[in-house]
Amino acid sequence: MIQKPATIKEIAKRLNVSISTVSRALHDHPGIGLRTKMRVQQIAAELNYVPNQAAISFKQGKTKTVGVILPNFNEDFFSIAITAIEDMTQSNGYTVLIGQSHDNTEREKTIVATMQKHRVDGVLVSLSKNTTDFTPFEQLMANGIPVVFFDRIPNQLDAYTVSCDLSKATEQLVDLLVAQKHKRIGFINGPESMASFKEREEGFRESVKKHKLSEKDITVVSTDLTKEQTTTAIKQLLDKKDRPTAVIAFNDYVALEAIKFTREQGLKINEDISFVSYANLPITTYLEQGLLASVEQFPYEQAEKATEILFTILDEKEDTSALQKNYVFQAEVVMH
Amino acid sequence: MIQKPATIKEIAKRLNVSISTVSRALHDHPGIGLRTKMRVQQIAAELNYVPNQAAISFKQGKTKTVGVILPNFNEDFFSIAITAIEDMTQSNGYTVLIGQSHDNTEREKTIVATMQKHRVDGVLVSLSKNTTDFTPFEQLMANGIPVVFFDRIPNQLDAYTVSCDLSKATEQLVDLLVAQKHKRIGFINGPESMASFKEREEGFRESVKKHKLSEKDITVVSTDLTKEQTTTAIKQLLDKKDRPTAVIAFNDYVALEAIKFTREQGLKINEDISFVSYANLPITTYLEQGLLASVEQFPYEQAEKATEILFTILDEKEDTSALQKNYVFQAEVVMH
DNA sequence: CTGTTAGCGCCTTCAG
DNA sequence: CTGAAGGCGCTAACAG
Repeated sequence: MIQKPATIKEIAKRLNVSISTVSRALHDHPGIGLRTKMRVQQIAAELNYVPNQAAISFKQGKTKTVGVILPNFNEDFFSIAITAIEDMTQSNGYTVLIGQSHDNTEREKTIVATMQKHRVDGVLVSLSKNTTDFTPFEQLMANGIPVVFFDRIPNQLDAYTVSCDLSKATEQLVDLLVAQKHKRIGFINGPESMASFKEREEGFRESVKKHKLSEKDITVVSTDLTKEQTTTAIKQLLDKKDRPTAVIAFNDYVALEAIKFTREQGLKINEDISFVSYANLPITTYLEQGLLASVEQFPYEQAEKATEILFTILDEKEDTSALQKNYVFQAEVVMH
Repeated sequence: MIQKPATIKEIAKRLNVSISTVSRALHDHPGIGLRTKMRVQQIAAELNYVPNQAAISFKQGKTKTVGVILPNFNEDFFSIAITAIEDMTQSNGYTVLIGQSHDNTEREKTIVATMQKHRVDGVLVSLSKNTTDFTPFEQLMANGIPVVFFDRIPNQLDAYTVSCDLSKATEQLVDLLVAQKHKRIGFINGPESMASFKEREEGFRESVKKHKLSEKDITVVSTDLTKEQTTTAIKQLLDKKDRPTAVIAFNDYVALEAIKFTREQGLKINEDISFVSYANLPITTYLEQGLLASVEQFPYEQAEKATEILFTILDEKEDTSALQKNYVFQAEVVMH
């Protein structure tokens, strides 16, 4: 038997009291007779009363809802991030409205519009890989909807950001390889549009200089993260006459693909050639001959911090002027 | 400069027309002067007008929002499912409100309550692994919020379900092993509370009978899906004096763990012992010595179908009486 | 073609 | 301690 959800009005009618009394009773308002309060709460329970958040949102101008815009949920890094966000919001009484851009700027725009329509109280974003126009987000902020970016953050926008710096960790990756007597090193970088491209590049260059590696022993190639280009990239490295004995891959997915290809060429992983990479996906630890190390980028922590910042902004009692605008984690090399 | 979002009222004031004119103009209502319509739409654009969904939801009693309750986003199967749901809802103008139960019945209840509060138009659920009390969901349905379960569906509830039958595929798994001359087979099943437990069990029994395998060559153990219990389970199998030469694992995560342990015992995968399992996670194909096969359970398709069913119910023009209540996919064995 | 108005459920100020 | 009433933004029925 389907019935419409109960309202305070109904409860009021049943008890012959006013709706304001009911409202107050349900909120443990001081100055309501204990007796009435009990009666109200009992009937509410009986009728299965659940306050209508849509009405409350409308009335209060707050939806108790946070928007999350990510490239793709179906990628460990981001699904871990979502988990973090949802864990945090759940305990703060907020709910999460999601949208995935699929690394498509147009879709990203549409999603922003949807969030705006729904009047989410704030938005957490990890940008699509080729977003360069930030006006949709500026629009949000102009309308009083705070935005916090994490991991894939905008390079030229005055906004709250949480990110993970890879340059130092990249240096350490090279240090590690050099310490293990590797001299010829290959490097598979990613799309230039991503902020982390430069961090990897710089860290790598820095360490190459530090260790006085010869330029001819260094090969840098790149991939747009598709399997095809990744295969092309690793092929380029393996085809060199002085093949590198170690490869730094853009991330674990790239590394897995590269390792697979390398194995298929009859080379022995960790004998003929070793791999290190970024992301530190749990899954990579199950390989028999896998990565020497991977760089932990703290998806959970980044997302958690971003959410925390958002809540500080939303919590109007807090003073946001003291809030640090750009929070940076340091990535860490994890040995496997 | 932060400003409050514009309302139709403001647009109306600017143009000295009534709010209903504005409302109609914005909705391309027939019978509004082309001139006025244009003027309204122009001002709306100028003021950056975005309709307040909270107000609309309140007024219409429809939130254009779908709730999704899953055990854990951070598990490939479910993150793929979310992707499917979000892809579908996005193109239908709906938004997704998420909640993860972390396989905890209490949290699941809380999430249901939140969804109810938010008056989502419908809910998609994959149950927590030990949910046996379905009253929260019955409550939802009683309040007119349709619920569609998928994959982890309730066993004793008259409700819309989409699932993937594993019994047939489990039989084929055994067929496959027998064809490869395996006689001693170990089977790691999961928690009994899950509907698929029985499907695996039955399929297995069926095939054991079919192939006339001797009972003493068959060993069935189980895990609650924690690493510890999985390790205990595989240990039990390996410790038998006539160790199985093939193992069917509850799913790929269990398999990965079991394979790792087995390797650490000095056994050679695919020589001393082979593994097959369920879920067919992309990741398992990167192992050098990995699974012989895995059972595809179609997370994307299941979630898509569930969403489709939900939309048919929500679309009141459709006749739901013709709707099939329990949709079943057949799982498929995929060779690796 | 356009304006007026009621009301969705709830909170909150103002009166008793 | 409790009641009455206004209003949040929007839609839709009714009236011009």
